[in-house]
Order: sequence, then structure tokens, then C-alpha cells
Amino acid sequence: MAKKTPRTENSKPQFWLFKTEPDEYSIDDLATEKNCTWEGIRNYQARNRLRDDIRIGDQVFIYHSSCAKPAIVGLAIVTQEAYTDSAQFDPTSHYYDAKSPTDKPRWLAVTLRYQRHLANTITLAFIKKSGQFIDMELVARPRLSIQSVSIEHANAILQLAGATE
DNA sequence: GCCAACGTTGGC
DNA sequence: GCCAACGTTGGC
Repeated sequence: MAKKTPRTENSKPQFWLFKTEPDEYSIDDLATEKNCTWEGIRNYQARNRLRDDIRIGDQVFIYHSSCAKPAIVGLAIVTQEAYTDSAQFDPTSHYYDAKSPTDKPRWLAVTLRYQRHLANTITLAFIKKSGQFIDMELVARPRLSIQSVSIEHANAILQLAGATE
């Protein structure tokens, strides 16, 4: 079992990018709910990041995928670290996993709190053509649903996005 | 709706 | 542990 990466008191929050299909769950849904359980992650590498690397206070860019205009659309903050994703044990859930042992759950969730919409959304098309984001995971590893974002890229995105909604 | 990329499964 | 078959993701 991998160990948690210690996050010292004076270390800065890290930035992540979580993908969601807006038809399923959008930034507007998160804004309405204020807090949400980010469940349904069914990929081991993404799961490992939830388990080992994502900490309370980390910042999360919300990204809309599989839609007309894929883009980074909002910001959230992690308010609860990894816990068992209950959907894996719910046979009626789209995220049900019959093979996940109840005594050793495979899948984890975190809790996010809505922060804000980005005044200017940052489209995938822009990210690809701008040149300054070529080493983003979003470009290099587009299928990973939990991505890390460097401080430099995060700052650039926030600047482009405008200060507030 | 197509299809390339890539993650997962399972037989050997 | 390899790798072919299969399933899913997600941009276009």
C-alpha cells in the first residue's frame, strides 16, 4: 500500500484538474450543490492520486469533457480527503463494481466545495494552440480523469480566466 | 457517430 | 508475466 505524501504545514496547496461530462454533472450542478462527493473514479492511476496525493485545501479545476466545447470552467477546493466510494457497492448505480471486495474497497471518493466559475473558460482548443500548455497532462495524457496541474500552469490559467465571475 | 488511443481482462 | 482481445474515453 502506498503511503500518503506528507504535506507539511507550510507547503502550498497543489492544483488538480478533474474531468466531468457536463451532461452528467456540470460546474452549474456543483455551484447549486455547493459541496459534492466526487465519485465514480474507476481508473487505478486516478484512484491512486485520490488516495496518495490529494489533500484538504488543494485546488481543483473543473473540466468539461465529451461536450461541444471541452474546457476548464471552474474552481473547487478539496474539503475531505479520500474515503470509500459507496457507489461501487450500489447495484443500481452506474458506478457499481461487482468485483470490488467489501472488506477492501477498490474505489475512493473525495469531497469538493464549489468556489467559482471562471469568468473566461479555458477551452481545450486554446490550450492546444497557445503553446504554453503543451506539457499539460490534458494534452499529453487526455484520458486520465484526475490530472495534476503545475503551479505555473495553474497561475497562467487563473490569469487567463480573469479574477472572479 | 467515428475511430484512435489506451486501460483492463483473462488465457496461456 | 505476456499479449491479444476487448471495452471505454473523448475529441472531432
